[in-house]
Amino acid sequence: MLRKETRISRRGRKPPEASLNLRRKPLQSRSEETIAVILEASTQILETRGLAAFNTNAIAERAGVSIGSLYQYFPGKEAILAALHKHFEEQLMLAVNNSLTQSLGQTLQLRLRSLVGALIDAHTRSPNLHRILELEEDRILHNSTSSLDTTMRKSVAHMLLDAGLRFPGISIQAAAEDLCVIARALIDTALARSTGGITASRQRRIVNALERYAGLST
Amino acid sequence: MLRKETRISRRGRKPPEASLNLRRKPLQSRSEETIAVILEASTQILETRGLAAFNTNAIAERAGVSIGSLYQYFPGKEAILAALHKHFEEQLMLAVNNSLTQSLGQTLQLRLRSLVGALIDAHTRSPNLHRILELEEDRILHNSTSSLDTTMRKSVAHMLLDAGLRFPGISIQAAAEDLCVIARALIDTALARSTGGITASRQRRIVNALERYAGLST
Amino acid sequence: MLRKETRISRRGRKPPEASLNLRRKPLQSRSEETIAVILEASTQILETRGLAAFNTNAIAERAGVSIGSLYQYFPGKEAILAALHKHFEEQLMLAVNNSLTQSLGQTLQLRLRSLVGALIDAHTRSPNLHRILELEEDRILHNSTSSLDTTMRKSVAHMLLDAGLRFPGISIQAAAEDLCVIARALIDTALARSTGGITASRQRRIVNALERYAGLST
Amino acid sequence: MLRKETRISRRGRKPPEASLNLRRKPLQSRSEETIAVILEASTQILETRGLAAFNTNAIAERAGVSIGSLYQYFPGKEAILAALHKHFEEQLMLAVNNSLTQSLGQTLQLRLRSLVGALIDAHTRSPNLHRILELEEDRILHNSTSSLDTTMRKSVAHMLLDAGLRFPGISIQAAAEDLCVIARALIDTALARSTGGITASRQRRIVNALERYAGLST
DNA sequence: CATGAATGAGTCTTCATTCAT
DNA sequence: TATGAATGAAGACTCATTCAT
Repeated sequence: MLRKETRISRRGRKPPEASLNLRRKPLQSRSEETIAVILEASTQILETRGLAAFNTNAIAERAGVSIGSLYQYFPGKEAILAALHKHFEEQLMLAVNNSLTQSLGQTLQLRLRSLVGALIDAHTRSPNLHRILELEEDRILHNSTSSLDTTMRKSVAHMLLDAGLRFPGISIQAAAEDLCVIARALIDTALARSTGGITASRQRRIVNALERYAGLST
Repeated sequence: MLRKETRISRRGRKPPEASLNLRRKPLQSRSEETIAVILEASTQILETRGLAAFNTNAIAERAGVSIGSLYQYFPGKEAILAALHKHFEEQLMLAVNNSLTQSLGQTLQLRLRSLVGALIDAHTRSPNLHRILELEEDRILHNSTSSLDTTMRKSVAHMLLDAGLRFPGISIQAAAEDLCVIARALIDTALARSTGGITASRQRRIVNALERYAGLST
Repeated sequence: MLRKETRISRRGRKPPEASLNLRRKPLQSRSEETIAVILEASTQILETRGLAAFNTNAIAERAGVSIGSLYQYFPGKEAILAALHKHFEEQLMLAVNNSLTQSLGQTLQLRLRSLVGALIDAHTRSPNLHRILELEEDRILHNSTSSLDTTMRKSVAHMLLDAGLRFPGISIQAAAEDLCVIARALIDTALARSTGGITASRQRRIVNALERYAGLST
Repeated sequence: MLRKETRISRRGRKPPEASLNLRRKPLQSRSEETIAVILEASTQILETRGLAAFNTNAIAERAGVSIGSLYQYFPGKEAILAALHKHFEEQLMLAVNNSLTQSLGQTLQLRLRSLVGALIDAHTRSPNLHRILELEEDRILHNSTSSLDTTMRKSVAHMLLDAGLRFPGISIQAAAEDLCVIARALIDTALARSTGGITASRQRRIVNALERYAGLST
């Protein structure tokens, strides 16, 4: 019989491979579910307990999977963060595109209102997570650039052009960027102020601010 | 025989007893200097390597003091974070107050320009640190509230009142708050975009955004 | 709610029950091939990446079989090591026997030359593997004894006797053993020194050393 | 009071720094003792239980120090292996040099006898450790070259020259190298065969083999 | 039989904190 | 007071092995 100690093993640390991609692509539906619960658990932990509590053991426990399963699919917590980042960028882009597409042909006021509504919806479910992902963005995409910002800015610029707006001394691109930044900041602040969602009046206030920036307020 | 059981004594972690106040008042200038280098080292680490690298051993090493000395003056790393937070709030408040006081009687445009300049100055030195402190704010002041926001909003509201501005459907307080949030977000973005400071044109763009919000743009 | 306690079942490690024999006899050629690829993959890993990288998952992957299949044929990694050990002993014994049989009746010099050639051939393909197997030999055959050494020593002793050699103060058995040890060590060293095989001159040097030991050098 | 979870921490794996040098040089005598017990414990574990049982937890436990202390001084187990390697190379070189110096002027037979005695002494205390270190040598000195071999070969070549020996068709350097390899292998084998040291007759047998190689046997 | 998802004990390593000197 | 060696809980990650499909 073999004694435990005679086992030959080498359990060194992860060699600096450090890819953020999935380690194994799910071949069975079980795998996809596992990945999903891991991401969901990660979201919950980041949202409710912050970066400091975001560790692989806690994630696995909350997800109800073993720590080994987590590492089957993600090379480390950074990769989970990256996956969340990607996921929420996609969500956000989808929401923005939907809003802008559906409001085509309407007045700028209405379009802004719709856009703000879409953004609020997208951020309401996990505002803290979004703040964390934003802070860690540099670390997460340590070279590549966020496609969200670019895309969203372009769409908004298009909307401003459609409305025939001009910003003296500032390019449409810049104005669109500012508009996005302002919207994001006001929504963030509103979410931080009150638990349980943004009231209609607060939402109106945000839209109002954007209208002022766009020169639409009477 | 190797086992030296007597060398191992009970030195567990500090049971969760903690205050964020300094452990001893710096009565001698020696102490003050030690505190200063610790805070400076902390700032550098947070600014250049982020929260992840922010640990007491690293701080002590960078500061050139022993880890024992660090704990002489701070009960833990949270306390250092709190001290940094306090410090930068004070800096910011001072800057804002100075700006607003010195610009008393001038046009709102000029006052805004001055204010933005002051804020940029205050954030330029360590933008990352500020973002981190903001994210961790809830954790740092786990019950108390930030006095900065309140004070600053009041001052800005005062400025708006002085200028005779009215915001239909929104209180002056709310408008002041939005103005502050917008200024902060635009400055943050500008700092994130470019290493090495904000250009004059970018600064004009920020002021312009605030003027638009305030309804001052022609 | 995420916790899926039911997904976690009791799947601890195998309680230390183990045999090093194959689990099922390869009755079909399919099985034989699977075993062969597993052993080949193991050889490659040990040879190129060492004991540290020798783990069942890596072996299965490199072999292109599932981890489940691996355990179908081997009760554990120790068993693979044992199989490799057995395989290479057989190879070596075969080579030695062939050499000695074919050189029957020739001069001792020629026979030594032939023997060294055979040994070099046998070791050249995976020198590192052989070194590892030798180091782990005690662990692999934790009670039984290696038959190779015994057999080879006997054959060599026979060869020495045939040549009419005598070693003052040392038994023929002992001299044969020393000769084997010396050959093995010199070949090992030569292989370690140069990648890509042993040159003819180096081979001559090895034979020369054995001749000196045997008292054949002029 | 701070909740544990709010602690900010980043416990990533060791960045690929991977130096094998000591992390901190001992300033107090306590440190030196700690390093010594760690190395002693490591030696014992490798000697009695092999590479597989060589893990940092076991080392720390056997040494009677905390795992943290181990990592204060060594960046990982590789570094401990490297330290052991260095230590035993130094020991061996010292032994060889002493032997050769003290036997200056004596006959080659006597000098060989003395040298073999010194080598046996050096290897007797931890023969398994030495075999392991040799196997891992490539991994330990992943670029640099072992100074022992070079030095020892030079010294032995010198001894052969002093004795006026010539090896037809082989350089003195090569002969010295072979002599060293042979001595090492025979000693290793002798140690492996019997627990509890090498008998005088076995030692004579080893010396005899070297004499044969050197052409000294009548 | 083959597959590969899942498991979790075992290892490696860090870092907040204490305390002897 | 200052120092820095020591501690060990906590967290990251691997890999031998099992078993449902």
